[in-house]
Amino acid sequence: MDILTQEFYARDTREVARDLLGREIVRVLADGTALACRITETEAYIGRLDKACHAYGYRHTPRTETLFAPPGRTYLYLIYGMYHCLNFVTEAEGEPAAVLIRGAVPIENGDIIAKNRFGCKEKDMTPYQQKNFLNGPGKLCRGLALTRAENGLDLTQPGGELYVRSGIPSDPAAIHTGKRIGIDYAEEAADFPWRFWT
DNA sequence: TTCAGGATGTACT
DNA sequence: GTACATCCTGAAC
Repeated sequence: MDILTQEFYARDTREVARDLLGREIVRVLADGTALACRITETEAYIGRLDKACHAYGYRHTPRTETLFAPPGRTYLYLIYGMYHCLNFVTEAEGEPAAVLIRGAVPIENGDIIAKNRFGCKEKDMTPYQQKNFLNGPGKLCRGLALTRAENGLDLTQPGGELYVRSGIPSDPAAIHTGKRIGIDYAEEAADFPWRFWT
């Protein structure tokens, strides 16, 4: 299965966000075990013009440095003191932009993902847990064991600890579009229809 | 089924 | 000191 290349990420962030739906995140643990899930929900953040982006107006801070990195890197940060958010850096190096991965469904080693999330096997999850498995950025990172330690990783490196397979891109006709979540403070940017899901 | 509130720590003002 | 690209719990309905 092909790994998405740097060219895939080096496009308009909204285009990348749409194109990531249906693709497969592969998380390789230290012991070699590969966890995998299919992307179902994304959001675009573009520092050039987006008040909701941490690097709005090309603002450099220690946290946002990786947003300026070459496309195809991870941007992982801690939010609300206890959760992490996984993003993929997009556009040209020096353009701070990224796609937030908001949701996914497990496709490989679901038992280990379930253990990370709930401390049980996938088949022992309650219906409520099944419905709330990886349907949020913090939940996804918990399930895939991703933290700030994985910030700045190169996603295009074969044999790396994190990469994205081509998978089966979602049918454009099946993609929903809407406002992004949790950015009410961002004034006009709060209404940008930059959230995509299937 | 929905909703309010709290957890928790880092970045930035 | 304040805000934050969130999630879980428990209570009310």
